[in-house]
Amino acid sequence: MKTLTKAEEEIMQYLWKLGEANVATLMEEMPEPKPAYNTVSTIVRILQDKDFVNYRKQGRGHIYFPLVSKEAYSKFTLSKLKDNYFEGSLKNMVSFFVNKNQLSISDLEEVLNEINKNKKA
Amino acid sequence: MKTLTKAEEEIMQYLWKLGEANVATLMEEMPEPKPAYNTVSTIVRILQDKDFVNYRKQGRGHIYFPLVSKEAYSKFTLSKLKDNYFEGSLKNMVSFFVNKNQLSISDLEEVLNEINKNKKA
DNA sequence: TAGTTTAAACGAAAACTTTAGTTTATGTTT
DNA sequence: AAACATAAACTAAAGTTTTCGTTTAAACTA
Repeated sequence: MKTLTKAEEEIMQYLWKLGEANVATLMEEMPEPKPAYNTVSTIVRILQDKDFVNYRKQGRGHIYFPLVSKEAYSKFTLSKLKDNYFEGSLKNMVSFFVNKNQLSISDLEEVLNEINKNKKA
Repeated sequence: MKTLTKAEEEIMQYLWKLGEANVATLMEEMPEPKPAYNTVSTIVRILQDKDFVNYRKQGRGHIYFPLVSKEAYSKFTLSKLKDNYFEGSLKNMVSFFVNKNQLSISDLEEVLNEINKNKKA
């Protein structure tokens, strides 16, 4: 999977949020100062080249939608982070959170409980 | 904290690994095809500007060392990932790992055990 | 201390990313 | 069907990052 540049990733975030959108809709979502229509249009086309989006035709325009899910891309990104910063061990990564007190033990227990709950159901 | 570009981050990885190094040592570590000496030298200087490294003089050269720890930078990077992909919730992030079966429940329990062990000690 | 060597600093070319104007194609309206 | 409107495609300029040749400075050597 190719990595996304900053501008590309920003557009993907809107597409993931919206599910699908044409360029005008994407622009509506974006905060001021909005980029030019052509700017967004170009980035979407680059995302097409990178196989991150595809489109269906509607009227005279295109409606774009993600080919790569947010999940898949976050998994990919986390995986790189894991390899580069935690010797490839996810366990190390989770331990890191807890040790940094960004994640409490009760949070962790809660995650476990939810999983066990789902198992029973 | 500034974000690092690809080339910058790669050099930081070597500095974190080595603790400290001059440009020649960094180059030794790098795989073929090695970049030009000047390339590495320039990147290190950019890292200086960004306050990621400092140096001490030795002989006629500089020995560079990290000012920002690998931990601090991974925390920073993970934090952005968390905000952009998990609605700012680390718990969501950990749940994601487990659901993707990248992290087993026994791993998670192991993390908990280790923490509890450390508490007692 | 003058000459030599080595490494950092500088500067600029090459590659890549971002932005947006112009052109082209295709629906839409009259 | 011709004129019009709209949006994608193309192109290129501007901005950033990466790469490395040249210059400058500093330490070592004779």
